[in-house]
Formats: sequence, structure tokens, C-alpha cells
Amino acid sequence: MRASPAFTPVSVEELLAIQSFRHGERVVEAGRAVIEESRASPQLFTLYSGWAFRFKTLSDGRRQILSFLLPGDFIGVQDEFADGQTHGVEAATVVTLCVFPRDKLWPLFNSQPRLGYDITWLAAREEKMVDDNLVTAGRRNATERVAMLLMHLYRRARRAGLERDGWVEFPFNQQHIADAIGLSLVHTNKTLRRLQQLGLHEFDNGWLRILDPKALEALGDYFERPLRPTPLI
Amino acid sequence: MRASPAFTPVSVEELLAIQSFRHGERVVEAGRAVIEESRASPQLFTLYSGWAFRFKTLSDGRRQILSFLLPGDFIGVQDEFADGQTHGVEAATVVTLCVFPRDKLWPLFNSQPRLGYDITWLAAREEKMVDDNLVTAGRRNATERVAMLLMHLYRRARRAGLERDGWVEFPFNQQHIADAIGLSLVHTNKTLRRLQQLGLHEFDNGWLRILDPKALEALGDYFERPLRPTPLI
DNA sequence: CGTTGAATTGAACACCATCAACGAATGTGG
DNA sequence: CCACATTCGTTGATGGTGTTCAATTCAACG
Repeated sequence: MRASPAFTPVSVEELLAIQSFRHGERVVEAGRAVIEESRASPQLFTLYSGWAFRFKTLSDGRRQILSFLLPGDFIGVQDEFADGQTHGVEAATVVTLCVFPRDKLWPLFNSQPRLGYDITWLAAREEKMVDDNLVTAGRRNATERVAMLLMHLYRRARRAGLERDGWVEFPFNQQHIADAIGLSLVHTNKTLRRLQQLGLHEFDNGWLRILDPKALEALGDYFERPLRPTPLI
Repeated sequence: MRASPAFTPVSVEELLAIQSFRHGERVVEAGRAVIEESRASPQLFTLYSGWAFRFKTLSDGRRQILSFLLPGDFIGVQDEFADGQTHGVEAATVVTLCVFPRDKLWPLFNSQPRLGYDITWLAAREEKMVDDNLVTAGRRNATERVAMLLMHLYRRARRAGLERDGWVEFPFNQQHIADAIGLSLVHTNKTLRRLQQLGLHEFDNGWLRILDPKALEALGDYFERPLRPTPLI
């Protein structure tokens, strides 16, 4: 992964610090919890492979997906300061994770300020994504929401190197999409269908292809920007 | 401010580091921009006094308020990694800010890892608030949204020590509320009115009092949790 | 071949947006 | 001091977007 231009280079010393910080790997099956919503996790993770997502549920079961997670994303910083109030993380595909013990987070900051800075970088980037999702849920109509989400996920997957001939793996069903953009399942279906019939995108057996990115960008009022390389912990 | 139990104690050395990090104060009038939405700010801030809020606008003018800022909040970390895409910050009252030059952020992390850790703490807490707002905009109905927002702002103000005899300063008009919870101005008004007539809360000339916190908590499915002391940069 | 979960579609309705109008409070200039 | 403009809160009427309910299709799988 580190070879990818999407990630910042890292010194040998930092790499060693990351190595000593980590505490093994973990594999989670599709549909299983990486972090239970009910209790704060004693671990942090870096996602190595697969798709996951963060979510919250209201007491009557309504669920909101907060953000999606791709390889390179750091999981669990928000919980460092949880006070009980937390969110769940669920694997959407089989997922492999690098495990870090939470109580080593401060020692890591202390001994490797650069890595602490990088973690802040990642946390800030994550918040910006939630910001965007909040704009979507609060101020966009159904068509705009779907267009925005499709472009968002497609771009991120492509950047994470998951594109193959224009297709990216898309392991989400319509309930996931509905929960991410704040619509009902039925209306999500109808909106998705309409965009598909307009020829803007295409699904095939868990893969997604964008046929008219400009149209989707314009519909969603959501345009790509150049991205800097991302730190990888 | 540091005397308040809401904030974590800080060592003399850290205090000196904060002092050397800072770069003066700034006062912004109510309704003026602290950070322009269009361009990334070369400065970071700690809010000393007053209310402010972060927001984003779509190209046709629809606005979404992302989160509210109170004394002690750290402003601008998200932008450290902006890539152009950013958000605005506007003062809701007269506001005084402590100014930090952005290019000293990394040196601060480097020389004072503890302060770096604290900044991450604040960034993570901020993201959790945006998470909550996203659940609101995505999955709550109008009544629940208003109830949740009122309790949220009231609690935060109280915690920041802004309560006087059960009243807290509330410098927002109904357009602000509508933009925060993703409703139209008119429907926000009607919902607010209904809750007021039920005797759940009361407004008076820019101040807010909660008359029935339990009812509002239950309506919004949004319950208070014990909070740990917050770092203050 | 029956079962299950997901996608799809139609119909009825509710919630919320939009439009329009008015009142109260405040400020401004003549 | 009054005429006028401006901003904000309020309310009613109307309609649309999206929800809810219900049923059907379809693919996958035992």
C-alpha cells in the first residue's frame, strides 16, 4: 500500500514506530461488527483492505450511516474521547485491519509527534467527509443526494486503487444507500432507478461504473478537487 | 477560563508553549465572518468568548450549519488539510478569539506532543458533534430535530458556564435553526411554536430557558452523558 | 421446488416546502 | 416627529416530495 502515490512517504524510524505500535491483524467478515455501537472499543484500527462504514442508530432502530471507510482509513480516534456516546463500525466486505491498543495512542503521540500529527490529519479529513454528508442530508433533494453519494464513493474507491476498467467494487445494498443519505428505502430505489435509466451509472453484481461523471457532479453540486497524499499509519 | 472544572489543568511548561504559539487576539462583530467560506484561513483560533458557527453553502445558496462553537472550541483544524474544499465560520455574537498562525501547528505538535494530543482530542469531539447533527438531519422528524437542537445548545452553553438563573444566551434566529437542522424556515417556526405552547421551552429577547428538559430529551431521543474535562489550547 | 433476501413498482397519504400576507420591532432620513 | 424601509416572527393555504403500505418479481441457495 505504501507504494501508492496516494500515500505520503514515511521514514524508516516512523515505520518502526508504527510497527511497534501495532498489535496484530484482525479479519472481520462482511456484515459483522468491527466496533460495537454500544461500547467503546479498546482498540484502534487501520483498514488494510475492504469496505466498512460508521453508523449510529436511534433507540427505535432508525439508522444513519455517518461515513464510509476504505483502505488507509484510521478507525476509532473519535472514540478516544467517547464518554460512552459512540458509533458502530461494520464491515461491508471481508475486511482486514491492523490493530492498535488504544492505551498506546498517547505514548505514540509522545514518542513520534509526526505520527500524532498524521493521525490528526486523518481525523480532520474524516470530519470533512461527515461535513459533506451533513450538507447532503440537510440540504439536498433525493436526486442530488444519490448523485453526490455515487460520485463520492466512486472517487474514493478509485483513489484507493480499487478501480478496474472503470468499475469499482460496490458492496452496498439500497438499504445502505438509504441510510447514508437519509431517505427511505423505497424512494432511494426509485431515484437510483431514474438515474440509471438516464444512463448516468450502472450496477453489475456488486460493482459500480460511472457513465456520466460530469452529469452526476453537476446534479449533486459536488465537484472533485485535487487531493494531497494521505498519511498512512 | 482555565479555572473552570470543565477544562483540564495544564502544566506551566505547556502554558508557556501555548503562549508562544499564540499570535494575538481578534474581535469579530456579530454576523461577520471569522473564516471566509471561499478560501482556507492562514490562521487557527481558540474561541474565548461568544457564539459562532461553522457552515457550508451549496452553489445555489442553500446553507447548512455544521456545528456551533462556544468558548474553548478550537477552530480551523479541519482546514489544515483542506485542498480548497472548506467551510465558513461566522460569529453569531461579538466574538473574541485567540489567534494562532497555521504554519506553527506542526512545530507545536513536534515540541509539545501533549498539546498535539489535546488538539486531536478537540477535533475528535467536534467530529462527534457533527455525527450527531448528521443523525438529526438524516433520520429525525421536525419535532425531534428541534428538540434535539435545543437540548444540545442549552447543555453546551450551560457547560461553558453561560447559564444565568436557568437562562442561556441564544443569539440565533429561526433561520439559523432551520439551517442547522435541515428544515425550511416556515416549518421550523411552526414546530418551535408548538413546542413552546406545550411549555417545553421559552425564548425571551435572545435568551433561552428549558422548562421541561426530560420531555425534550425524550422527544429528541438525545440524552445527556457525563462529560470529561476538555483540554483548552 | 420452496425459501429467503433484495430490488422493484404502484397507490395512498403525510410531512414538510413553498407562496403569500401581515404584524411587531427597530432603524433611518427628511 | 413622522414616513418609510428592513428584518424577523407568525400564520394560512396549497401542493409536492418523499414516506408508508403492500404486492410482485427476481436471483441465489438449500
